[in-house]
Amino acid sequence: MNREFEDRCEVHYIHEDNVREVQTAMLEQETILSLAELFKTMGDATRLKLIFALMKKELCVCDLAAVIGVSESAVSHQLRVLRNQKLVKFRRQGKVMYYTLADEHVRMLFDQGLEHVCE
Amino acid sequence: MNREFEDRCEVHYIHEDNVREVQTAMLEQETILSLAELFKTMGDATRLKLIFALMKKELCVCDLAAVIGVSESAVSHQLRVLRNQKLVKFRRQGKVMYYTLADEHVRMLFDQGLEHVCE
DNA sequence: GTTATATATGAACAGTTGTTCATAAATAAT
DNA sequence: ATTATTTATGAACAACTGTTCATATATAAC
Repeated sequence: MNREFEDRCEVHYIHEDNVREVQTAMLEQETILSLAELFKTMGDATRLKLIFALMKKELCVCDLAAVIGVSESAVSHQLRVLRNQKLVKFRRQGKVMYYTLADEHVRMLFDQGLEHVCE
Repeated sequence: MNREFEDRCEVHYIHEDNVREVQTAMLEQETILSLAELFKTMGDATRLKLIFALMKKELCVCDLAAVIGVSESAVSHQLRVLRNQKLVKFRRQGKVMYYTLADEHVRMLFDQGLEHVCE
């Protein structure tokens, strides 16, 4: 009769109470997806180097490319990703774009991650 | 004569002092890679749901599959990824494997990320 | 206007990732 | 030992990601 239920009944919940409790608390799919995007954005060596560099100083695309040793095009592409996730902000001065960290959350995430890794 | 220098000279450092300063402070490649792996691991909706679930309760593979609505095989694969990054730990009780968060770092990273996303 | 410079973007390609399905391993019960 | 159950693993495949290269845009200097 009810397909959803038929499917459900084949699942064997070992601790049904726990399952329901956690399911109820579970975050919205949308929230989870945003969070995944955030961590995914930080899950790349090039972007982490960019973030680290911007934790130290405001820098232009040119400088960033020199610091981490990749092409300016690659840097520009990755800066866009960081911008989309609001991890960095920028200002234009003439032809030059200066980037900085968007806020202290980014720094805290970075440092917190570093602590986990360095244990 | 010196190829490395030839290449170097084509790079146009706009703020050479800043570049050198940040370059000096830059983390080891190995450290950056470990950090990238950590964030990459957290950069997936399924794994974030697993982490969230384990933030609430100790759960077995079976329960986790039911909570987040994916196959037990998929859960098992992802739990291995989380285990490799030391984000979860587990104990065996008979046939059943019970998973929990490895430590409070994970929770703090998750919450810190959530704060950034929810702004 | 033209030219030069700094940055951004689009397409393409190799490399990586997450799921599914089939199968294996580990334990428990008979 | 055989069978059932829970979890883990390997192979395979589609989907996604990051770089490169070529090109476009934006500003400045002339």
